[in-house]
Amino acid sequence: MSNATERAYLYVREQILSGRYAAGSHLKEERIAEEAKVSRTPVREALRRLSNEHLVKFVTNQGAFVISWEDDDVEGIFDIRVMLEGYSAYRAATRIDEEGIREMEACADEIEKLCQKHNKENHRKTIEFNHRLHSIIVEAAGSEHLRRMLVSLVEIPMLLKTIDRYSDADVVRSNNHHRELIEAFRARDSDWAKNVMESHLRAAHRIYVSEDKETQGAVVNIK
Amino acid sequence: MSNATERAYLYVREQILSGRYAAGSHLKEERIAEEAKVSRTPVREALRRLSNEHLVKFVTNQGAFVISWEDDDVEGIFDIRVMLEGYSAYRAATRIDEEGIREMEACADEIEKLCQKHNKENHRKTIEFNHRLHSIIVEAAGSEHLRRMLVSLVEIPMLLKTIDRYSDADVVRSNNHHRELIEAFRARDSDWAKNVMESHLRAAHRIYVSEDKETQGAVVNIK
DNA sequence: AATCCAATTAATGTATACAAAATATACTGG
DNA sequence: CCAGTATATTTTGTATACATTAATTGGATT
Repeated sequence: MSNATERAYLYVREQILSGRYAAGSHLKEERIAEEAKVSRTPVREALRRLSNEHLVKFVTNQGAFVISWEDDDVEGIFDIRVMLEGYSAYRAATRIDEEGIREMEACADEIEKLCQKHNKENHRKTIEFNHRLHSIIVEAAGSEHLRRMLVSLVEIPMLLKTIDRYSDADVVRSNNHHRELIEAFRARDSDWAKNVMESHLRAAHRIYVSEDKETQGAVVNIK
Repeated sequence: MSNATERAYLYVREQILSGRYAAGSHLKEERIAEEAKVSRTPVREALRRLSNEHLVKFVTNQGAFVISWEDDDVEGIFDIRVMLEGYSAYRAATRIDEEGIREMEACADEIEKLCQKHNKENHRKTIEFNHRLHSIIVEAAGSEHLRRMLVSLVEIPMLLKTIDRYSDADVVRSNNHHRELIEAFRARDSDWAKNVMESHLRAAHRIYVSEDKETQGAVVNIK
C-alpha cells in the first residue's frame, strides 16, 4: 500500500486496538487526517480497509464507527478459528520447510524464556512471539484465502486479550502444544498437526470462557 | 454504500464476473470512471472493496488488476468452503425460523421446475435460486464473520462456473440434497444438516474436477 | 542491430474544492 | 416551557487538480 494510506491505516488501527478510540465511537475523517498528518483521501481508504478487516463499520452518509465487539458471537468466532487454523496446520504439515520449522522452534524457545520472569515487557513480547509462531503456520499453509480469513479473525480485540488471561500453567501447556506441533510437522503428519492445533485453540477458548465466569464478565487487564 | 461508489462497484464487478474484464488485466481508473460515469474517487473505493473480496489485486503504484484465479488453489478453496458452509448449516439448523425454511422450499421448488426445460434463461435462474437457497442458510447461521468469509469464497469466478458443468442427474441429486437439508432443519438436527451440506459440496467439487479431466482443462461454457 | 539512458507520457497517489446529506441550533407559535 | 420548523453548521460523498511514480518512446552509443 502507498505511503499516506498506510500511515493512516496503521495509525487508526493502533488507536482502535489500544482502546484509545472507544468501541462504537464515531471516526471523524478530518480529525484523523489531522492526527495522522495526511489528507482525508488516504484516511478514507484506510477506513475502508479497516472496515473489511471488521475493525470499523461504515454507515451510509454517517461515516465510520469503531466496531463494538462486545456483542460479538464469541463461541462462533472460536469455532471458526478452530476450523481454519486446524486446517492451516493440516496443510502446513506437508508444506512447511526446515527453515520454517526452525523459526517456530526459535519462537517456542523465546516464549519459554520470557515466561521465567513476569513483567509487562515480557508479556508483550510473549504475545508477539506467539503471534509470530501462528503466522508461520498460516504462511506455510500456502493459501491466500486462508490467510486473509484468519487475519480478520485473529486480530479482533477480543482474541488479542485472550492471552492476558493465561495462568502460568496455561502458558506452559500452550507452549507444549507448540512443541508438539513442531514434532507433528517434522513427521509430516497432517492429521496429528490438525488435532494438536485444535486442542491448542479449544484450550484457549476454555481459558477465555472460564475467566469470564470468574470475573463475571469484567475484562481482566494486566497493564 | 453511497450512490456513485455503489455504481462503480456493481459495474466493475459485473464486468469481471461476466469475463469482459479479462483475468490479469489492468484496471485503469480513469477508463472505468468514464464507463461507469463517475469520478475516479468512487472508482478507487469500489476497487478497494473488490480487492478485499478478492476479485481484484492491488499493486503499489501500479493500481488494480483483475485477479487470475487460474492458479487458484482449487482443492483448498473447496475444502474451506466445505468447512464454512458445513458449519453454517450446523448453526442454521437450530436458528432458522419457519419462514426461512419455507423460502428454502420455494427455491427448491423453483429449481425443480426450471430443470424440466433447458435453456439459457432457465439455467441463469437456476443459478440464482441455488445461490438464494445457500444465502438463506448463511443468513440463518447468524454469524457476520461467517457470512463475510463465504461471500469472498462463493463469488469467485471459478465457483460460479461450477454449476455449468452439472448433468441432469447432478442437478437432481443436488436438489435432493436441498430437500434433505430442509428436513434436517425441520428436525433441528445440526449434525445431520452439516453432513448433508458437506456431501452436497463434496459432490460439487467432484463434478468440477472430473469435468476438468474430461475436457482436459478447457472451460465449458454453456452460454 | 542491440542496449542503455534521457525525456516524455501516462498512470497512480494525494490534496483540495465543491455538493449533498445529516446534525445541531435558533426561532416562532402554541 | 415545549413542539415544530426553518436555518446554519458540520460531516460525509464526489469531483477535480496537483504530485509522484512507473511505463514508454526515441535517440545516441557500442
